[in-house]
Amino acid sequence: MDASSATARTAHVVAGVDFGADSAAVAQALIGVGVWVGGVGGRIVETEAYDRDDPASHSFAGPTARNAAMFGPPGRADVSRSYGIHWCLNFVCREAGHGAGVLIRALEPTDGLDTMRARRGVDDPRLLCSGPGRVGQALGIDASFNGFALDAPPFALAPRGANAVVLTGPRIGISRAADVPWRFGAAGSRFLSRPFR
DNA sequence: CTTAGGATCGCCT
DNA sequence: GGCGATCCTAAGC
Repeated sequence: MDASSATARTAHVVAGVDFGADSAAVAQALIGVGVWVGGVGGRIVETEAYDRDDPASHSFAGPTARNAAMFGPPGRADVSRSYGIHWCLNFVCREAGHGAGVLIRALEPTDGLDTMRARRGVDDPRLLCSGPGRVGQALGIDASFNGFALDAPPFALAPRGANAVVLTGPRIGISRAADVPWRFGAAGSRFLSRPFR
């Protein structure tokens, strides 16, 4: 690293994850990492990577008011609407202005289960955070969380413990670039939105 | 267990 | 005017 160079980037390391890296590497590194919002959360078991030159990404068409956080500095939150109804939580990657991120698709809930149940209206732990829309609802995410740093309240991240066994597969629910294997998941987890094969 | 349809909003062509 | 990084419910086999 060359700190005197104009192109040198800050490490942006949170919970052992270098958010300055490319989105696929970050998505893989996030499996097993703990995430909490206001004390409610758990262990990340499923992610998907998105990048600027990626027809499936919300950042593909360039910066807009809506995806501004995605083009901000890495290590922050980006919140987007899905199908006009759900809030999806992304973690920004690369460097400011690039427009890359990782979609948090599923958690294994460990803390604040009762809060999640109240927000989600279901009891089964497997249905609390198993899908991007469910994660957003269970954690109480909305557009006001755009641009929040991941290493400051209400957010908190914790490094993963033992090295997780990470599975890879095609991303879900998209029509463009559907063959790119940028979906990652914790092997054997019962909290995936859908199984890997 | 699989399939189908509706809800609902911002940005695109 | 159409579509999407989804979820839920209901109905059919």
